[in-house]
Amino acid sequence: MPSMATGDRRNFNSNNNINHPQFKPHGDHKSDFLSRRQKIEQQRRSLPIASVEKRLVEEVRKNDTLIIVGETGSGKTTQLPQYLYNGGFCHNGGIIGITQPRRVAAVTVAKRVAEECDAELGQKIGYSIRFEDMTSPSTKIKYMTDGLLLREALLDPKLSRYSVIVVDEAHERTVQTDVLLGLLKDVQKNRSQNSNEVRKLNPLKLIIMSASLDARGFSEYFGGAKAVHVMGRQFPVDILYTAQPETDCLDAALVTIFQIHLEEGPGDILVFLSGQEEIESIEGLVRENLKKLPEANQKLLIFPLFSSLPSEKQLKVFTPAPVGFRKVILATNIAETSVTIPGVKYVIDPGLVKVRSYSPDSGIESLIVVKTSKAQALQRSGRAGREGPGKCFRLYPESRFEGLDDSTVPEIKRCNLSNVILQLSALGVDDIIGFDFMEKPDRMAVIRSLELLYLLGALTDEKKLSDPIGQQMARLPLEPNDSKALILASQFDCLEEMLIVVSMLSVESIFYVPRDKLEESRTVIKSFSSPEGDHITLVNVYRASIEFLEKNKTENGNEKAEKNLRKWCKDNFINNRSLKHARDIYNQIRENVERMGLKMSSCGDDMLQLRRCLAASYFLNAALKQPDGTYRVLANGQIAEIHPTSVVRRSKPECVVFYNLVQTTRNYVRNVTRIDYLWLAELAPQCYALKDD
DNA sequence: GAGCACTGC
Repeated sequence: MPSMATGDRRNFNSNNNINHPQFKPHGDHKSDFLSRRQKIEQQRRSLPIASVEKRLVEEVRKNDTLIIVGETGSGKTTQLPQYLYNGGFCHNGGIIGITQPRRVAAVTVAKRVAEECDAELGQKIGYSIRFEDMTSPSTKIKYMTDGLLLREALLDPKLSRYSVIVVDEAHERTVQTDVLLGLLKDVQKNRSQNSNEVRKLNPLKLIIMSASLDARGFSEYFGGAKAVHVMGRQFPVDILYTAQPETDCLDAALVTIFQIHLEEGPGDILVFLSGQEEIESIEGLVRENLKKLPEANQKLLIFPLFSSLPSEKQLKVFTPAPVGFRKVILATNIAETSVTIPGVKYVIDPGLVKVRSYSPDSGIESLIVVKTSKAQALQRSGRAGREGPGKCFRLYPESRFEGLDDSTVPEIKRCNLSNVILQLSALGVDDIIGFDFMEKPDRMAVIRSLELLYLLGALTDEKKLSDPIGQQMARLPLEPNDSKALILASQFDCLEEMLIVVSMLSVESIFYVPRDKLEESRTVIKSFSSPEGDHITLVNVYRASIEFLEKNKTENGNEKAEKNLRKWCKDNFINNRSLKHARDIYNQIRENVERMGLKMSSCGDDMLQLRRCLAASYFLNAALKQPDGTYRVLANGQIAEIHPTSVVRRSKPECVVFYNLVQTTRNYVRNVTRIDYLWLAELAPQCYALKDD
């Protein structure tokens, strides 16, 4: 362990070539005397994008597709839609849609723009995200998630309500963005060709906004579309590199934290780490070393931040440090784009990130730590320059930066594609291999996903969407296998229970156990567990929470009941946020299946029905115990163990179905339920026909 | 007997 007290330190080389553009700070003290409206107007006019308003509107008028490259702080997301509205792009009754990869962004930006326009949110300016529609017939500027626009396209394939669609943050290249880009390209072509339709549609104006410096990829994809650059506004960030490569990243991060704390001026420190485990161990180390310092130097507050952290703990990072104190935030990638923490002046970037990888051959998902891309390193360092000049300490030599990939591999090249294919089939795209993706997904991954959809009955022999199964599956906002499970559940008379199962499985980690309460948690969690498996255990948790909530509502009213539920969750080591999310999903899906005409039914406590239905639905995830106690996945021969958190880990049933297979230190199947081997041949003959001996 | 970046419908 490093001995902080003895002055272990790192030498950093500064290089200002890779600096951010320098601009003057935008604080204006005169504005204290102005009204809020005047202030807003003044801020709007001072944005870098304001000087090119006329030109941008003109370019959109002249070009059906335009690429806008705008760096952080340019104001493109809030201003451009307003310019277009004022420029008359809604005159023919069409509306302006702006897509965002994240829900919070859609909501906060819409609120801001409504304020700027002095409009009530949901009227002229609105937003629409899953579970929440804040739009009305009078909405002209609509912010939404890109996933939601894809869903809308299922109902209105020409997106006829829209005169302009702006795809924001396109450089992030999420699966949804990539699918959307392909779809929009198609829609645009169709809308300008089909002039003989009864109601002629105006051509669709398309604007792709990206923060990456490389607009060429987008421009080429859209047939040489014009690209314009808009200045950003960021404070300068000094980039510093270590002189030598680091062998131990955690140690280097630790040393750098203290180096900044002891030698640099006021300002909080943001450290990018790969995951919860790393964060928790470095948290301990910082605390330990802090105690060794003279008391005057101990004024450092530590805040962990990762997505599965309960929200009340997450919110703590936003409280400013008391005078004389410095905050150090130990965060995952969540702090890269999703969460912006005020007060950060120093960023420590070890240059690593944990990413999901997916092997189409084995169907195994794993999380691996890889080097960041250049774009990602730039994004991270930018977090130091939001409120004033900052410094970014990269824990690797400058020569290594040059060797990094320019940008992160688009998600579509490293994920399971069955949902993408199902959605596109529902949009009438039958030839997935030939679909004009900006970046083609792996051919093998496409074939595997087609096979899966075929085995689930969603696709016909001709690779067309089947009716009604495929149609119904495409309408549900779930993974294809989960949608199929619901459709079958209505035949197995356990739809109610399966709704709970898929809702609970759709959210991240229902249980949250702090490190120091491991023992205590075991007995508590055990009270929910079913010997038959994890699926039924999840049903028990959900039912218990609903029962608690309903009982409390009648006794104490809604508000008090929600508060009591939070306490109940804490006592039972359940993540309240995840449970709430599961409840939202449950309600949404329930409405969906009812509207689809599926027969609502409950098996009560007859969980045999539910287990049979699980076998019939997740037959590709069936595994058989081997003599050595490991399990063999019947469909592909993969060997795995039951995850230690599973309730059937000890009882080791002969035959199981599982929800997912993940690779960590070993191959593990998670969310496992005991089934009867003979059910497979009976319920999934397309896969497990019995041999005629 | 282990440990799961982040989104989205």
